[in-house]
Amino acid sequence: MATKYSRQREMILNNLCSRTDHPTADELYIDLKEELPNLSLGTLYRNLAMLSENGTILKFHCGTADRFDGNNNLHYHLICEKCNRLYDLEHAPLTELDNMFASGYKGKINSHLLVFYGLCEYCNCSV
Amino acid sequence: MATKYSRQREMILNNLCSRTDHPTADELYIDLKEELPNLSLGTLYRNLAMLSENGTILKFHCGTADRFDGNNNLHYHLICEKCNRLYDLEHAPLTELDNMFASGYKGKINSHLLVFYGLCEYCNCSV
DNA sequence: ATCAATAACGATAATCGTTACTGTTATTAT
DNA sequence: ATAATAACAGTAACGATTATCGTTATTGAT
Repeated sequence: MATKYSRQREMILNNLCSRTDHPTADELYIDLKEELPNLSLGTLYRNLAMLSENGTILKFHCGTADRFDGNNNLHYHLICEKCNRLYDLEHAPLTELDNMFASGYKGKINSHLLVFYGLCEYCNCSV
Repeated sequence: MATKYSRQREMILNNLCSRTDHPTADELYIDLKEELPNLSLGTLYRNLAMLSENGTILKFHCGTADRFDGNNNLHYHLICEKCNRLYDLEHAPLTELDNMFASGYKGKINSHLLVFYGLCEYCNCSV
């Protein structure tokens, strides 16, 4: 069960953390193929699952595919309803939301996901 | 392009609106088969897409499948990290969120999705 | 009421993102 | 070095959803 180091996992994480475009697995794969020509798509998915499960990265479902974010600090996103891309929003985290909703609730609240829908600045200008 | 009435669509909507368990397409299908033995899964998906696109119902992606909600009034949900079910939370809608995030943003914000993660009241008690 | 136009249907095949399997390779502790 | 096994590459399988296609049902006009 002990996790072993792998060069592939390190390079996947490095690549994801060096970009801010929240790529899909496939978009990451195309880019990583240049540095790791033998990389298998299964390896990529396996590592993205591992990294998001242990909280190192974030995973979002947009449109048909999942998108990944190497920045796991609490922040919010906008999904553009036109181009389906995922963008960061500049806003302080609303840490109080979890407590607000937890009061009076019999279950347990660990975290929240806040996603806005609309048009990104590029699509908004080209309507 | 004009929408025509269909008995199937009416019964799909009635069934969904009469329950509060946010079923997947497949769960709806199993139930609807009793009243509409000839219902095709394609018809169900086609109508769920039409109804969610025109805002009559809501669609959420949880786990591997989409879940649907016949109550389209703004309200929030909890996804249980143990049983993967989707529950309604009792809390007034935060209509101010869209405006809060829209100020200073160059794109356009139409709506938001706020989902909490944690344990539902049943799983929380049986830990 | 009949008829033409076409939205919607049922049945089924195809799509595609993701996961599982299998034999091989690389990491790690002894 | 060596043994144990996590992780790999390659590929097959899976499953939710979508597309296709010939047929049926709704609708508006005659």
